[in-house]
Amino acid sequence: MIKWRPSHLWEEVAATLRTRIESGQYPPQTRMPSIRDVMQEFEVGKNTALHALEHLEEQGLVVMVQSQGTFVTPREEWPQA
Amino acid sequence: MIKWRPSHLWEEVAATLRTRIESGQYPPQTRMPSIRDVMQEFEVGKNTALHALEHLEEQGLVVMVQSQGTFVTPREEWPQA
DNA sequence: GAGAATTTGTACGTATGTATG
DNA sequence: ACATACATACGTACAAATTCT
Repeated sequence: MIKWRPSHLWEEVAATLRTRIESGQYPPQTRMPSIRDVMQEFEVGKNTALHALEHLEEQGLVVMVQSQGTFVTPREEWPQA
Repeated sequence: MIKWRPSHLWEEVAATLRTRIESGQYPPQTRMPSIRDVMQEFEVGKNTALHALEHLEEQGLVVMVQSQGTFVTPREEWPQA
């Protein structure tokens, strides 16, 4: 059903979110858009939204807490940044 | 559809596979059971089988190679073991 | 405090892409 | 040409804890 894709959806989503974090649009300690929010804004499935957020978590930019949300990590803990 | 589960399926699957690796049942350099194999043996879905293998990869016990399979890491590279 | 909604996590199913054998 | 195998991507459902009304 999907024609042709130069890159990966979850990477694009993660890259966009990362830019917003680093630009201060999502300040540290605050809550990121939820999985559902990401699904709606980027029009992707849950797996893709989740994968993108998990990728940011692996990079240490955010922390996902069950039942609470995804929170931006304090700048001090960011990698190189 | 699922009643109640004390722990997590993917953890049980990963634990079982890990035991087999450490016991030498799956020797280093050789190919592990594929995702499909894991699905059939443990009677789990693809996501669960994949998640279990990815967990082993994060632990450094195996390496997943696209189109080839999942291979056991040499003992020297195992964590603590 | 009660109930509804939200949110992450787990789990299942399916289809397609890409590379290998 | 075909089967295999991992990777990506879609959808759905339920659980558990938290948050909001």
